[in-house]
Amino acid sequence: MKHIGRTKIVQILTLTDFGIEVNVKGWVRTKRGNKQVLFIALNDGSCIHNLQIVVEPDKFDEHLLKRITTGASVSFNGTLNKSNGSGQAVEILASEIEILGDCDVDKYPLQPKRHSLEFLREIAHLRYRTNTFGAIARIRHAMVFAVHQFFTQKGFVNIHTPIITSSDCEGAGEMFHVTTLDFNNLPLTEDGTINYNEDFFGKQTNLTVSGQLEGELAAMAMGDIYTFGPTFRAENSNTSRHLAEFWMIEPEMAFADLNDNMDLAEEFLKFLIKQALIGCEDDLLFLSNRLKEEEKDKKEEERSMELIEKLKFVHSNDFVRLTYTEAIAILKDSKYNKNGKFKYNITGFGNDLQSEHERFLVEKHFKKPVILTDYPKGIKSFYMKLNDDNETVRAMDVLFPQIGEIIGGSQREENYDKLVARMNEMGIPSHDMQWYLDTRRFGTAIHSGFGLGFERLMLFITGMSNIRDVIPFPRTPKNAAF
RNA sequence: UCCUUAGUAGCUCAGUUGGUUAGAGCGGCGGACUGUUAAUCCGUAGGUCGUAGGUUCAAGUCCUACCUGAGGAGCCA
Repeated sequence: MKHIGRTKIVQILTLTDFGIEVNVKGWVRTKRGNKQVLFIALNDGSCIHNLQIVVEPDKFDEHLLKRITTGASVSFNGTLNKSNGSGQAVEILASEIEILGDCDVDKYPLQPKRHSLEFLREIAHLRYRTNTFGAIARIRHAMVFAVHQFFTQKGFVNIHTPIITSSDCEGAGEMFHVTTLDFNNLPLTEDGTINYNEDFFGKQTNLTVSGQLEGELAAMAMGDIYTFGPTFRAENSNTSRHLAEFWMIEPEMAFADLNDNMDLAEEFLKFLIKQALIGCEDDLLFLSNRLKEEEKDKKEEERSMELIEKLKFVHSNDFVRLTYTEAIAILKDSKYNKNGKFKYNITGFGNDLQSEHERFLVEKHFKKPVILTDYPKGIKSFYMKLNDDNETVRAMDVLFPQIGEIIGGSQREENYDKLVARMNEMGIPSHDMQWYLDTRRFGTAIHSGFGLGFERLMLFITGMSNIRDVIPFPRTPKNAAF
């Protein structure tokens, strides 16, 4: 086969200098045709679109053409032609064909037909080869890039916080233990408990559930920082919006209060949405059509807003900001509450908000994203700044339609004595956390930050409904395949 | 973890009050067709009905347990 440098399909589709010789490599999606002409739809992952390869069967060995099956990887040399068909502008008339990797159609699970997302989840190692998961992968990359772009433009410093941590009081759920001890021969202390002095780090260690505490340390020197790393929660959560391993973005700003925090969160989310709209048009359009197809049997009122329209709407409208106390008042006075439509009735201050309440506020009452602030101290973490009322803390949750809590954050308690008092109140061992308390001991300053669940952002951007479909290899209870 | 629901061909599903030999569409394979777009048309192969027990003359269908998926709840990002 004559050597011609490979051109990616995304590039080929923009070319207009017909007649030139090109080489393309990719995976076959479909093959159809007759004795006179064959059409091959080729995809190389560079974009959602396939390239049409035209093959004149009499010019090639019959056995070679037989090996061009769905899933096979193939290299084509050929001329760039203006397409006669209506589905595409350009196509390649093949002059040379090389099969790079055969694909046994009897064993290859992907067929040239629609597959359910549940089935594709079982073959997650191959699902990138579908339009849907290819689109999601490209959008995910665009969003990763946009996160770094946003913070870089604003002068934030990226901090790599530890993945293995010895603190067990980050207040964010069950942790995975990290150890090199032999489970069949555990070293014990005199009183029969496990002797962690003999473990790798000489103490009990876990996978991180949040980079926030270390992020605060960095912010108290660098000013504005952000983390973007893997996060692990050993909760037995089986829902469409929880993962045991997920990616979280946690900015932390010195000299910033809760209003600055809310401003940053809103600006950040809108920037990400804008970048998706600008850079991922084709993929979003594909996902939008996929969603429409999926919902076509639903009743009008049950259908979700068209994907791109939804992104534009959130981008161009201010988020509603209100306090927990105001939210409770709205919920308490709502017809829903009075007619007993909530499973959990709202009676007044102190009620924890359930999913149904958050959803009511976002999807029914305001019909746009809502930032709830100033929750009762009893239902929030120890490090959140206590308000003067001594009852509420400067917490904020950003609530999105369908997804619920996409961001959780707060202004931090910067006063040493108040922080220690809160830790004692909530049973957090402050003597193990002197490193954290030192920031309040030496040159303390007000500061604020939040955590954005990256996969929850991906749910919103892609319109997918299960979080297991927006991360390549989902880790959930009883599932760590691939 | 709890509640609800489902598991039948490679995939998506139908299968009536328990009753003879378990069906369809798509996909595969074979054939037809001079430009197709998830091509079309004709033909064809393909099944331990999630697993293990139980009830019954008889179980895909009823009962029990377990496994797995989905939706919802809690926890949260």
